[in-house]
Amino acid sequence: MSFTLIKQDGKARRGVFETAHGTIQTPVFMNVGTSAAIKGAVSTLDLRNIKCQVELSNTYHLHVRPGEDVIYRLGGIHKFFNWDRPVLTDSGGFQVFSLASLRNITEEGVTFVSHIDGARIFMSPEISIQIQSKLASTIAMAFDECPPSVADKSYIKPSCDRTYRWLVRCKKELDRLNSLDETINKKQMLFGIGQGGIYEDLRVEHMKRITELDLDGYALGGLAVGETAEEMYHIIEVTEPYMPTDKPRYLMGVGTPINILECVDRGIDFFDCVMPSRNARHGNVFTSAGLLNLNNQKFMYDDRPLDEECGCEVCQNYSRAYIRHLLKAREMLGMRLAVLHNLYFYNNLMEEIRKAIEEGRYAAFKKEKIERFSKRV
RNA sequence: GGGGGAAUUCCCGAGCGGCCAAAGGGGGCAGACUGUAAAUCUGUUGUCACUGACUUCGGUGGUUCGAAUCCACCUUCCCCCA
Repeated sequence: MSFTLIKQDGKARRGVFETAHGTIQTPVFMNVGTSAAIKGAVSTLDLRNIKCQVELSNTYHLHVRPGEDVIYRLGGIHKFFNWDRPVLTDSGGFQVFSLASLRNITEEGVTFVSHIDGARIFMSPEISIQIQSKLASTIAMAFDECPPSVADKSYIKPSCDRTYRWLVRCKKELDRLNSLDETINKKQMLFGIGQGGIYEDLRVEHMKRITELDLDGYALGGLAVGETAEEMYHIIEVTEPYMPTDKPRYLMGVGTPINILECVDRGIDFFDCVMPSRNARHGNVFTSAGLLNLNNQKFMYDDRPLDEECGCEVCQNYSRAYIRHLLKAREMLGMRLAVLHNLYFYNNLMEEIRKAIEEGRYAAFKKEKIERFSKRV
């Protein structure tokens, strides 16, 4: 298991990451299926068609239901949802942010009030890792706190320090579990998460500290949670020099196609985002000619595909007018078709990005794409 | 044939003398969405010369300083009795 950099173009990196569940070509976009399902009725049977390499699921949500013991007894998440390629599980750290009104943080861990039934749920670094070990994902994420980026430095600093201590605990616990016989996947990898809000010094310091731990990959967390895109880009530029070149770099939760183009150019290898699936469900489609809002009246009689340059199955077979109708009529097929297209768009974009880096023309590629993606159809 | 009830802005539906261009849904239109409490949320939805004016609550006429709201007649629809 290793990361190999096969080409660099500026800061943009073209890599290959070997995992227990196959090879990941980077830069890569991971397709978010929080509860072991991509919202919009997209199954793992669809994933190959949309060029998905890595599926991402969530520790907190799978812990709440069905519970990690169910998935463990059924042979782990790969068997459970029928996908033999890489799966990354997020640790529940993001829920410390997104469920902020329902949780309480201490040094030991975080107590959540379940958003399902109000039950108390305690999650610590050890517990998050134990759950992820039972889920047997390919890559486990460290349990961190994702603070709002607008938070004060006086809040971020101690939060970062605690997230570091949590990371040390995560690593220790995963090493222990990986050595046990009863684990389904003894080669589970761990990615650490750098925090620090929008403060350059905190970001650099935190990244320096976590890279001493020799983890399988390094993530940037706590971005795209309130700050501007420019601030985010700046933080990546400042932090990137301190990220190991021989390990994958994962920018968590980002982002728009333009964000991805910009961040690849700043040395990021892994991305994930709910945007393609969520926006698709809401009728917003990404195309090679820019953003398209299918709800708009102007598409009522439009018999063209969502994206005239797209090679996805949806675009080969269905019109804007039809999918618009399905969404307006609240037929779940509408969401499914729109989500399939958007995810294909993202995964295909990553493929094009890889090719552009390989051919040493990333700068021009990025410029042209951003120009097109900035438009509205 | 006799008795009773109802007609409201695109639809349903509240209002029952001034605070009503008219609640609330739905639908329409537009926007948002970044490690998914999101098939969600926000705005808007009579017209215009738009911090004001004008037209609107089945129709016509009336009462009143003032009517979607009260009265008379007409039209249409619904229910009950023959």
